[in-house]
Amino acid sequence: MRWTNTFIPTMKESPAEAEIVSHKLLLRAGLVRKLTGGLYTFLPAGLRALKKVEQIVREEMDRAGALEVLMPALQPPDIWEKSGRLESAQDVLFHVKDRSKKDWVLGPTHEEVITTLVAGELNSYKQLPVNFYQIQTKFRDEIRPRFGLMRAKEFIMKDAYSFDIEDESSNASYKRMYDAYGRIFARCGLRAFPVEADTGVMGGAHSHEFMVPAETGENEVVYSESGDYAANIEKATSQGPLKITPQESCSAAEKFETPNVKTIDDLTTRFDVLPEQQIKTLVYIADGKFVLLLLRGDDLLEEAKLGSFLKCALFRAATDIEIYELLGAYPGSLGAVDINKDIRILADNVLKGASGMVTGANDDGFHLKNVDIKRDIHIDDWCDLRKVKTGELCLKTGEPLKIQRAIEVGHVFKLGTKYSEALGAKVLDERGKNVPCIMGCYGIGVTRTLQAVIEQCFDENGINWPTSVAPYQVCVTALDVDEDSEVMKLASRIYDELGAKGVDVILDDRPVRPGIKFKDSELIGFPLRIGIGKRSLENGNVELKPKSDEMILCSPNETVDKALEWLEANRV
RNA sequence: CGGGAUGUAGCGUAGCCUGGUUAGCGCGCUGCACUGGGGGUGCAGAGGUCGGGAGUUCAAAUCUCCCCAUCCCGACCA
Repeated sequence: MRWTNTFIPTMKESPAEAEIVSHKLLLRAGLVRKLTGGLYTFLPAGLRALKKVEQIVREEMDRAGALEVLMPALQPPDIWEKSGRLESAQDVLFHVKDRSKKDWVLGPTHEEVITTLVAGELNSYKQLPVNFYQIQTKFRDEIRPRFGLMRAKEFIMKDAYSFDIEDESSNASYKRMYDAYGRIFARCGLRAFPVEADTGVMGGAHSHEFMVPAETGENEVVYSESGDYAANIEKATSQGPLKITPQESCSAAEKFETPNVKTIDDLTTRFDVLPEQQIKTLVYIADGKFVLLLLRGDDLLEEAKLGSFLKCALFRAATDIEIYELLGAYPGSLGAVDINKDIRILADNVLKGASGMVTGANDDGFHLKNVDIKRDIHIDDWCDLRKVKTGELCLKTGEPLKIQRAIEVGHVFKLGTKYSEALGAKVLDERGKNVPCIMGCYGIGVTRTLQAVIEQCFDENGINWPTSVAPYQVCVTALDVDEDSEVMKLASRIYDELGAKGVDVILDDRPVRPGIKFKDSELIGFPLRIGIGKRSLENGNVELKPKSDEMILCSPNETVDKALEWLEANRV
């Protein structure tokens, strides 16, 4: 491609809307343009990079034995009704109406569609295992689209669905995808690593997320230095807090006045009650019923753990007014001692055996001290609700845990039979018995992966594309664009020869000053620039300038070979 | 959904508080000249519903109200 025949609108300054470096570079390098919040147009160079990521994904999925299909984005709501997700996924579902006012949904993912397909087409265990995948546009009504392609209303995802007759082969299908994901991200030049993850609204038993470490990521990953443990913070566990919960025997609980105390911190500073000596009481509504959650004062609730324990996707914190109507007090003075109502009470494991604790008295401006959790509170269930903190010790290895922000680029789930049962994806097994398929599902955010590459690979001048996903691997920068000049003749020849060798190459034939060409090629981030100008040519030299390495000089005739050599040595 | 901030040319912004010429500047864009290996210089241009609507006023980018959009934070406070 000649630069003058394509469209790469680079910018010197970045639009104010872009906050993170990858978003700025996407815009500045002329790869995408925003239509409106969460919706982007891919421009020619951006589309090339996107297609390269897609192609890597496709090759590795094919290699892992998955079969490519393409399913509709527009879907009938009744299959969502059947799976139960019309309700549980309501927050992200886009609805549209047709001319007869019938309701449709735009697919945020395709479990329902693929399971319906399998229900209709597969009847025998002999047809299993099978894994279908597609690369398709998904629609999600995000609360807050942000960071360009990272969290968009519409995005491209690779989704795969495996169907197996029994657990063992289902695990093998899972493993095959897990391994394929490692190869995919490596080929994209990404440092991504798998972590144990919560399954969320997808349901299912077991899952891993593939994470790219980045301070701008929306997830937090808990890991041990040795790498033997890594989990999403939504799921992560530890040996417990570093400060010990008081467990000495104590006298009867006693009410005391705490005017205007609203927070854990107030109690600590004004009444000298350490946070680890307090019981924090939260009120949630899950499936329409109140639940009280007890945590130690210095702990935070991890909502995903609550959802996972209750097996409930729809829950929320109660409002102050709901809480007042329930307990007769506002947040700040809540407690679970002597509750005479039929409310389920969950307590975090850390509170086991706690005594001498302080908690709200359900009377504004009053708290209770000397609370013994076993003696004074009726706990329905003990469970893990707290968010792990940095420095706590790993259950598995005993090492201090660290926390790192990360971008989730892939997620693999063991789904079990949730969808196959709901949508009738059953086959006859060896004994002639009708059994639901055991499913797995496997997603990769393709557009997000593309941006994650940029977020991880850049310098002060622009993007540092890995050769595998760069829009063009090589930019031939001609510093004299007169078609009859020696410089341009040589540039054209090298460009043609590289193209003939299958290299993605662009010829910068713009009649602009050299500085602009150099800056642009570094901003867009072509891995290798071949600079051809009169000045170096007079000395018999052509310049090979890898984006992130020192310049190499060579003679015009060896340029193509040297470039091929460099590309080979820098294959990802 | 709650809170905060911001909307002025394609992009980045000044002006707004304290109402009053023709709304200024940088980048980009067009033309010409010079220049010609790191976003060059000069001259001449084009480009603005000052987010939208309503109001106050002799007069509104500027003050008031409503709406819209964008960005940030939060939705974990007990």
